[in-house]
Amino acid sequence: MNKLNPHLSVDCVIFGVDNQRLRVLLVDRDTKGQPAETYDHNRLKLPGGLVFNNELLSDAATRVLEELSGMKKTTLYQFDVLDSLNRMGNEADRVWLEETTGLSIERVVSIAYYGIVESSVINSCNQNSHWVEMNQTHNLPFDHEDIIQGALTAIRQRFKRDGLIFGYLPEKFTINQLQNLISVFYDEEPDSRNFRKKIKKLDFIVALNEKQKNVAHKPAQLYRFDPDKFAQFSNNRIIF
Amino acid sequence: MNKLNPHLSVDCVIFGVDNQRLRVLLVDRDTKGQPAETYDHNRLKLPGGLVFNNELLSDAATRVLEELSGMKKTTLYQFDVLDSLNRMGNEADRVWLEETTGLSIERVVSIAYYGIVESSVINSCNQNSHWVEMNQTHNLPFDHEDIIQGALTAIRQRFKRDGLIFGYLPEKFTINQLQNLISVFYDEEPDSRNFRKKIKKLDFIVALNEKQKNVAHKPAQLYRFDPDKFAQFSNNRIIF
DNA sequence: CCAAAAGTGTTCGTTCTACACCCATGT
DNA sequence: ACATGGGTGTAGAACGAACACTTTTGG
Repeated sequence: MNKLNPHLSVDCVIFGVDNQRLRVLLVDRDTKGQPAETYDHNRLKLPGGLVFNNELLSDAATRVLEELSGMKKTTLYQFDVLDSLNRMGNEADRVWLEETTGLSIERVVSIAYYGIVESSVINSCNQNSHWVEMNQTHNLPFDHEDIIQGALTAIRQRFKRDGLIFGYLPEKFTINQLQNLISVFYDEEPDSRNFRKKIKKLDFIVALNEKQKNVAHKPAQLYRFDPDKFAQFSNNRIIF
Repeated sequence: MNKLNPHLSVDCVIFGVDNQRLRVLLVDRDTKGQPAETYDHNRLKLPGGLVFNNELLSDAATRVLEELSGMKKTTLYQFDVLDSLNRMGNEADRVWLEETTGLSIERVVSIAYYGIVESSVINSCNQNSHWVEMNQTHNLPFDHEDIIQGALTAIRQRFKRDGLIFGYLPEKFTINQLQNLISVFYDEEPDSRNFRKKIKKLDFIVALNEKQKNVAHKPAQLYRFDPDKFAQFSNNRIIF
């Protein structure tokens, strides 16, 4: 029972923002100790792998992500099922999978997850992890480039609506941090006066008795996200 | 290669509206010729089954749906992945699956699809098909009751937004038919004056040079849905 | 002439958009 | 004193909600 199922895999698309750019986590295909400098993109892939027969898919995604990147406890959201018959269209990809798993691979259906991480996490991953700027993810194996595009589409539909956006921000954030994050994911640049008015009406964004410190400009008010109040909020509205 | 995969299945939740009630298609578990009068709900299940190794999941869903209900060419939308470890928690369900497939069943991950059909389709299904009113679907095998609830949630999120609602209406429809359909799926009763005003502003709902005939009241203007204009419509807005 | 559904307008409050300047801090 | 980002108000347009009666047809 506790065997890898050669028909089921998971893939994870992890987004992070660094230097105002949207980035995606890729991992090295071979984890056998080349120095990081020799990595090239042909060796990079999405973190993913086969599922154990007695394992939930979401658990498999979390496990595989940690095994490959060192990232722990990441919240993941299922967004797609990849079942094309020529996912293994590139023979080299199939052979690689057979060699690394020791299994005979015919068809693999993959369940795709996305997640978002805070910028602090980006720097605490292991050396196999590479944060590649969105649209710079070329030459990936299998259908990984399609999966990334699908994840971005899915996230654009759910990021605001599901409150997922607050998972990326630090506990205490400024209104501008929130607004910048939206800009990165949606290529929008909302008017800051109108944006602030909207935010003030949302009772799940709570002002703290605290301001920024040591900044070379007027220090900004800090806020926190209240998930309970958010849950009560009349749902399925597009918020920002 | 062309074998049933004992780990992968599809399930279909097909909605139809009949007599102003929202109904779900269930099929008889054993298709071996009992007269319809002796059917009871313990024998009913969602149309679904295992997937061939060389078959796309959506093709499998369409095939299985036709095999079990006689319904053809139904457009289906993937909305969930069922991977709980105790989906076969009821031993009788597992045994039934093993007997009908002749395969040894350990774990089955099921991909769930929904679809909506016009009322005309409801009456053209074969005798295994039963249109059961929503919330009257008791004692279903596996996790089929959960799947139905999930489908309703998914459809409420996508029905309006994705224009899917027009797939249910006849080619030429009246504004009241549209409004009734919304009522059935959402338990809403929008004000007809306001509703009409909204509709008139939507250029993807096109008035025809045609009215109802042979109705015992003022005949209503007929409209059609223009998918191309809908696609251009500024997206991800909640419309009605 | 009756039953049944179709169709129509106005008012009021809310929300959205566009737009420009002063404020608090560190260097 | 200056550079940097933080923070504010108002007017006009668009939108949403509430509300009741007349019209056209078939029977």
